Amino acid sequence: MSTGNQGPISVTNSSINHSAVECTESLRGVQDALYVLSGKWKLPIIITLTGQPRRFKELQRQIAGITAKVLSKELKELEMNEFVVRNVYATTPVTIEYELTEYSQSLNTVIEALRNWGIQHRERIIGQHKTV
Amino acid sequence: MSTGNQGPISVTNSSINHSAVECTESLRGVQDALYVLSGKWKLPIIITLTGQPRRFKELQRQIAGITAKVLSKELKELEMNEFVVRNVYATTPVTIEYELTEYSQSLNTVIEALRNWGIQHRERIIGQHKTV
DNA sequence: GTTAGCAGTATCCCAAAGGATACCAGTATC
DNA sequence: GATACTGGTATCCTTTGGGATACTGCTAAC
Repeated sequence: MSTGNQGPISVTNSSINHSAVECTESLRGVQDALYVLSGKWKLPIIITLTGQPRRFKELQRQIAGITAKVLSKELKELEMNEFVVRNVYATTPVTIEYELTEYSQSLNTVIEALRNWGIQHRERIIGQHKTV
Repeated sequence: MSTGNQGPISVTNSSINHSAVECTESLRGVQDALYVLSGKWKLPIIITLTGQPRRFKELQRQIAGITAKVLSKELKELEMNEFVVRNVYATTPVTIEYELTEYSQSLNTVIEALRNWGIQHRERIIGQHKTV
């Protein structure tokens, strides 16, 4: 698939999911979702694009530490997954703007879930270290 | 933190989150959550442990393709994050069982969210390829 | 005409993730 | 007494992700 996710990992567990097929589909679904958000810079790029479109160099300036090579690669992946569109305007010289798609909004619920769980988890783990 | 997640990436976007602090905390939360599920084998291990505890070699046999080294490392990370406990039984020779914790259940909602989104996404992307 | 900005690409390099293989001490079986 | 199983560890190797740096063709400003 165009997300670049690899072939299936086989784990057979018929006790929670009712069939091996369902189990495999679930696993693949979770792994696909994790895959599209993987990498150090996907989230920072999405956050930076939230609200307003940005040009390439603008993005690079906003996101401290990212190199042009990596930004370029990540933007292509985000485009492939239809989170971002690349708009070319025929100004001289051409202006290129990256913009979040409507579809990218569909990530919101999963990002919210990750966020809430992550914040809670950090507190839990750090809290325990303090008591030791 | 014990998840091994790295230092913060700075992205300042005051337009969606109301303060830079909130934005950073959200980003870190999401990245922490992604981090604890990262790696090729975490999910397969969790799935295999769902329902029944398993011994080390049992796990290795169930999860096709994982090596002892990687299984051992992943189990340690899962233990650190309190998803798994390692039980040692004083049989001769000792029996060691890995078991999901109650806390690991807290992942269920986020895994569900990832799963649903992931399955939907795969259909969307593959569907488009067919029409081309 | 030199400098600076744009939107990247190309090349080289390094560290981390993960695979392959060998090995260990202890016990139980044939 | 050789073989096999347990719960791993150690070593070596390849692949991947990502950083650093240089460069490109084009245009606008000084």
